[in-house]
Amino acid sequence: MSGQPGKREGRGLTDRELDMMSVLWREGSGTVAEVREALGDEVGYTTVLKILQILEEKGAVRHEQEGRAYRYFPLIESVSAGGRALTRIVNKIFHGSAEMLLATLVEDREFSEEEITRMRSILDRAERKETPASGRARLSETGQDRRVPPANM
Amino acid sequence: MSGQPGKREGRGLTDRELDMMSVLWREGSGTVAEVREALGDEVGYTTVLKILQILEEKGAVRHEQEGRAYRYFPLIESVSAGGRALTRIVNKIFHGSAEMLLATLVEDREFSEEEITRMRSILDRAERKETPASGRARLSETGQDRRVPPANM
DNA sequence: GGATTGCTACGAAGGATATCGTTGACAGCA
DNA sequence: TGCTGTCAACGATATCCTTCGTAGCAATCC
Repeated sequence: MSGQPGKREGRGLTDRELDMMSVLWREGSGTVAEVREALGDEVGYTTVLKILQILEEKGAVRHEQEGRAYRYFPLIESVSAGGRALTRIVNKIFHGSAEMLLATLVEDREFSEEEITRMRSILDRAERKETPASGRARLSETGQDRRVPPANM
Repeated sequence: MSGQPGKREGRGLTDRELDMMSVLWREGSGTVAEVREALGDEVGYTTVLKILQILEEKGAVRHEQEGRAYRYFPLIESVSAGGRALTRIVNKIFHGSAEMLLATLVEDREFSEEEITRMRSILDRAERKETPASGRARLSETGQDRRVPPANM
């Protein structure tokens, strides 16, 4: 068994794995040594390699030969991983309220006017995008969607 | 010797632990049986108890005797846990861009006009608040370090 | 009083995560 | 040809998470 998605698939990304993915998303790709350096050389070479191999098992990255080394490429989009993580947080911590999440976000950090302007336009776009208008029941009570589909994170 | 923070402190909340905290945040408090029921009785009684005990070790909850049972209360705020989780996601997945996070959020779900209006007013409030001169603390160095364990995921 | 019931406490099993040490392959070079 | 440095693969280890089984304890019920 080489590239087959093993049992590790569908298990979500752990903390360290996210560190590695973060580098790959930012840089586009990376060899073991490059990823390790991007992390500040704070973890051993073999540790980085191991985790990249696990990520490959999970189907989150793939690799290509490059000279004598492997170059790893992300397979899942950061937005997709982010969406799942956000859904999780909204449901479990903010009781399904995206507003509360936004409030917490702007509470914790300070934004420039430009940033706020851009965020407003994001909301504008969402508004124009055909709101269902009819049913209002949304994620107000989505507090617990326990164990439905795997895709947890 | 009651609230003695053990070695488990400062380790972040795991998936299952968040399930329990979610219930406590929503309901305000809960006994083992109540929490278990809120989770749909899908986990064993002793499992719920064990995790609540771990949460107590981590300083995330406390308990009071109530009749013959313990009633557990959350010690950390959901907003505090959420803020940390959000910071983590913004940094690792969205390259520090809160806008990208917001865009992903509104992409994944659909909002009513009222919700969007309220989210806009959250931005308005943030804009008016403007930082008091001098340096802008970039990330979550908000100084409110009230000995609360991080809630990463 | 003895049995039952509803708790908490203890600890162990099984699996996953995170970190390395070691090994073997291989290319470049003296 | 033999040494050296880089790299992936394999395996070991320590720690954690999650889940229970079982024991002990107090109140309640016949």
